[in-house]
Amino acid sequence: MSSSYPGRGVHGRVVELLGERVASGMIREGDTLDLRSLSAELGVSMSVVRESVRVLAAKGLVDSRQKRGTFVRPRTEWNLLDADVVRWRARGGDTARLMADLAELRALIEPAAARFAAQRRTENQLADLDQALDCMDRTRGDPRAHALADLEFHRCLLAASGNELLSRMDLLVAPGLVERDILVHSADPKADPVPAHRAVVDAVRARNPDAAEQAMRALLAAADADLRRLAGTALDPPNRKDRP
Amino acid sequence: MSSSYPGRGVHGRVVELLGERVASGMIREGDTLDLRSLSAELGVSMSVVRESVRVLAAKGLVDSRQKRGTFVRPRTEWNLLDADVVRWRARGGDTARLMADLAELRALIEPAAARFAAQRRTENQLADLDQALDCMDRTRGDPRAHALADLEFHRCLLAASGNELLSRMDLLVAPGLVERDILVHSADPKADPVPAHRAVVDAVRARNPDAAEQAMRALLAAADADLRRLAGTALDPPNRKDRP
DNA sequence: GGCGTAAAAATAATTCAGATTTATTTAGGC
DNA sequence: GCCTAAATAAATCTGAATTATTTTTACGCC
Repeated sequence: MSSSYPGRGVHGRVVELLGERVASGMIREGDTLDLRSLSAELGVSMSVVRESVRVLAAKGLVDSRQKRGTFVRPRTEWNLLDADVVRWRARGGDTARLMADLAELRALIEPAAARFAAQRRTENQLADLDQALDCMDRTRGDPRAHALADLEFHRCLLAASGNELLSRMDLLVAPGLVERDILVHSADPKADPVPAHRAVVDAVRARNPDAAEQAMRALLAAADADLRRLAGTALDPPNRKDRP
Repeated sequence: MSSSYPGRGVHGRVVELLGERVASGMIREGDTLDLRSLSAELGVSMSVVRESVRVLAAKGLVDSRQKRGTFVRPRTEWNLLDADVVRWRARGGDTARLMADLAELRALIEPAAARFAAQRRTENQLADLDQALDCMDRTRGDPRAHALADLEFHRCLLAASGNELLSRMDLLVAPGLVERDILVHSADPKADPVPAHRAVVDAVRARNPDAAEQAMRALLAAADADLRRLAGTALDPPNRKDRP
């Protein structure tokens, strides 16, 4: 959905497939991909395989050197900030660490974005926030639509921060957000996240940076608490020592 | 240097060239790229052009649709968090806004990374930090080597944060850092940034999160002050209202 | 005559097949 | 130990066939 590769086309499917295989560890670091075998296995021509490999190379997942072949690069060189890479990892299994890292980043990014938004928001951006809030209000009862509205709200807030780079972090906040929304909404349909969101908008409207930052922290803390209550301690920060 | 495309090879050069043209605005949003003309203009075959376009598409810069052609996507859909895109933008001209956004992000990311590092660093990571510090100390006098050592220090710190996503933000801190280092060091060779860096390491060693965060803030503030002193108010946050 | 729907044409990317070139590693020769 | 040659796999090129989508055209209906 948020991919750069529309569903149509053979190339897109090959990229997705190879991306998942690499990100999931099914093809390990240093392993070489035999392009010819892949061409045969997937029933596509070399052109398609080559173009797909180029895309993976553009995201730092693989490298192609003459004579040595195409091999998986070490994890430390992957573009982990790429939306596709995040998605492939999420599908590939190691969601625990990924989600923990994403949550930490959100806790870092969003309060700051709220602060900036309170300082720099335009009238249009404020209107967008109001509209997203309305949409969240209206879609209560429809989990899927509500999750989309929630995401749109956070997107608008990041956009209002006036920092393009911060704004593009929406790709990183999205996965954690939708997971939370699905879980929480299915278990506790009466919960209403709108007031907490409205508090953020009110602070942004009043151009009060401290209040905006604080309201966003409260929102994230509440979301995190919901998650812990439902999923036990699954999202507790794991012991991170002794990582190579 | 930090690119995914080794200097060797025709493909890499075409990607660089097209990336710069798009990122610099030389080819504007919505404009279509005529692959056939490009093939003729650059003296390469369609295969190379197609594979290069795929890479740009992977970074969200362009989209290829049958019948309509290959066109530049709106800026809002570019992967601004991609190292190549950052580099192309930097070369393309709009450095003012880019550097301001990068600086804001650094001010957000690095103190948090220092805090996490103080909580979670391993002995090996601490040793890496010490080594980077030594290297900074030894390379005083050689601006280029010193800038590299400085960068390596910040990379080690991000790595010690124990958060892979945070760690990959090194791609974003690098451009601003080298610009600063070049400017400061050429104008004021006697300035010694090592003590400020050592303060961060000491706090990380002592596992004192508050001190680490504070030391990093101080470091960034000092760097920013240097920059302002030398470049006037060039990096003052511009008035960001009334952006569409 | 105006309008909406369905078939047909045009177009550019997409995919394919296979030959040629280039760079790099490994092995062999001086 | 250094230089040369063979082997290898990616890199590049060529040009044709295919596919999907837009635009146009034609037809029938109101």
